[in-house]
Amino acid sequence: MSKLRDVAERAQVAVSTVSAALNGTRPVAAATKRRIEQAAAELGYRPNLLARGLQSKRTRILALLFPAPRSGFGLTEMQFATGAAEAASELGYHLLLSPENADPIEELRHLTGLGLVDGVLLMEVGLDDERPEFLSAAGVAFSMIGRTREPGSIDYADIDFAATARDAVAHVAGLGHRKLAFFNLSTDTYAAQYGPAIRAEIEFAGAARAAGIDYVDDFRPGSAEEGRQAFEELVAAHPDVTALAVMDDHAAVGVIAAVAARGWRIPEDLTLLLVLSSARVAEMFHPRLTTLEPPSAELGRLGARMLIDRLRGDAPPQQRLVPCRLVIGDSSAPPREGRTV
Amino acid sequence: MSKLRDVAERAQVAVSTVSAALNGTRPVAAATKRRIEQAAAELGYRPNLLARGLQSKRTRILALLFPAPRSGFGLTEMQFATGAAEAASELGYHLLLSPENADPIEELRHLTGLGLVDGVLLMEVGLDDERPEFLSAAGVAFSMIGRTREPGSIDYADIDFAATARDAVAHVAGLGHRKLAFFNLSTDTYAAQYGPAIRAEIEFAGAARAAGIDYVDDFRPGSAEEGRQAFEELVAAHPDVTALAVMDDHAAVGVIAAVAARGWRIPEDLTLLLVLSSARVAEMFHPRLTTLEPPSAELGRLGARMLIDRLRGDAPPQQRLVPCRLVIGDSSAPPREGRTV
DNA sequence: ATGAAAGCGCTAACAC
DNA sequence: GTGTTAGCGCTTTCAT
Repeated sequence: MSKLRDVAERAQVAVSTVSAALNGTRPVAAATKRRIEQAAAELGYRPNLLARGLQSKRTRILALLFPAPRSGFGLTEMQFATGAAEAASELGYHLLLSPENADPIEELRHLTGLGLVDGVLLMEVGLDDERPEFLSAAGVAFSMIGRTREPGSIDYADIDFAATARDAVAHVAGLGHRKLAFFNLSTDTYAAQYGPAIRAEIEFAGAARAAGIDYVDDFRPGSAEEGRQAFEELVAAHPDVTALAVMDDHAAVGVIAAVAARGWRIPEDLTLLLVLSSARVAEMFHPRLTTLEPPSAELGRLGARMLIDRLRGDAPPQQRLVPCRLVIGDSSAPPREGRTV
Repeated sequence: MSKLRDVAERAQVAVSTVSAALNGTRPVAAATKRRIEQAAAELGYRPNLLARGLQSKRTRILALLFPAPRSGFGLTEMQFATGAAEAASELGYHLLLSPENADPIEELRHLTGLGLVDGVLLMEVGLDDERPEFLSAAGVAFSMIGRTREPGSIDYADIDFAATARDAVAHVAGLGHRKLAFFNLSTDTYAAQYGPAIRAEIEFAGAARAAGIDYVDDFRPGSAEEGRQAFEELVAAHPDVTALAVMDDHAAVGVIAAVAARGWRIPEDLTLLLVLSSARVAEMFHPRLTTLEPPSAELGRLGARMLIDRLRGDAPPQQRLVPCRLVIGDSSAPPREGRTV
């Protein structure tokens, strides 16, 4: 690989001039600059990132802290990663995929001590996550996909649950439904204070209230079987429910089976919405489900961009909320009068 | 961050001794070594990877070349990445997620010119992929997940299509089926010479022949609608088919709808297998489909390990084939006598 | 506007 | 077994 000195020799100038010309660090005569650029092109010169980083203390590498795949892990998480990698790449940065082990704080301490990364991108941020605090204290730049309970003035990109719930409720209310039920993520996930589970539950209740339609929640099925069961309980307790929003896609499988088992049909007898699941998953169902698709790639992109802005010292920390996209499928329709339980 | 010199001062030795003690590069007296280790621990010393890499020409960073998400992109690709990242991490390496743009070769030239990575991990390798050749010529270490038509003596980990097909055929033949049909990936994917599409088609035909059961292929539905259609055509032309293996999960959705539309049931009237789709996707179906689940994370792991072995100069290039795992669901059963078309 | 030279933190000869 | 020293390729003063 040719180096700065080779370019300097070929262009008949000093290395520092080449460095300046290529980085725009200081004024260089137009003619000189052209000579240098040509020499660099001819030699196929590529700056050595290690040497540059060693000197400048900036590697232009970002780390994406990747949690150990939990169940229910899927496209969404992957899209965070690819979105972030793309945005980083466009801005001249690289993305390191850093799997998180049992002790995330120790992992962070290790990773940031290496001098390898300029900043850290956190995903799967819990409401009481301790990582942000650690990073702040350590003086490491970071941004989050998701957010803690009280994120304060920190860079983050998260789903706009309020808008998402509003859109979902408006959709079913607009179809004429008067009573909506909500199935959250599994009990375990909810108990673990997983942000989306908590926030979606709050916002759906609020949106239903604001729209003036009846609302039931308190169901947290995490599997097909639990979904089936929850649906039976729901119908028994609230036979007048005509629309249902489900967070967990396995639970949705159970709901659909239960609906079919009682001879009901979707969407005639029940409007079914999948919340926070990708359209690709929704297409696996028959009929194709109406979905509130999370803007995963966009969040990944935003997270990376924010972090890079922070490193460049540009603006103050940003907080960005992006709503899910309502993708209307074949599972929503006006309620049918006189459905028999 | 404390550096080598700080440790040296605190332990009252020369920097080179510290380096040697910490890296085991040359013999160090036990007592000295202990002093050094203690000093390092007290200072929370972390080696600067950039400095080390600049000097040693080895960064212990691997790049995973990540193709632009095509449709049908999902869990599998993500598991390559996480598997590779985990394996790398366990062996003291880091994994850079490098999104590929329109010109993969140029991308590679750029990436490898930076001096940032020791080697490259290729995924989504096409039968006529030009990247391996480029990397070989450039003298860059690499390994592949998947393989070209004639990979030769190159490190790769791929699905064992022969074993997978054999297992699938054995499963349906064992249930008593006498005629199996095969739906490949979409026509486009097949035309693009996507390895799995080509190899699976060949091996299923071969396995059926070897097992002595009748076999039909030549269907390549890439969507639910195409799946429905293909199934209708299949039944019209081959009413005696009782088992079907499908590669594309959207096509499977169409097949299931078509089966239901004619009043048939799975598995009573048709045994349905999903090939190369994750068990998580198979669970989205009702009934839960029998699946041949690709060993994605394992392939990612193997790919990373092979590459690291290569970098360490240990063994000769390895070729590893891993069969899919047969996960038996509720969609396979013995054929029913006297099914009416 | 350009050049010379001093490191960034580490490894690896080479001496002793 | 341990110390001294010369770089790795780059950025960045400081001269000129």
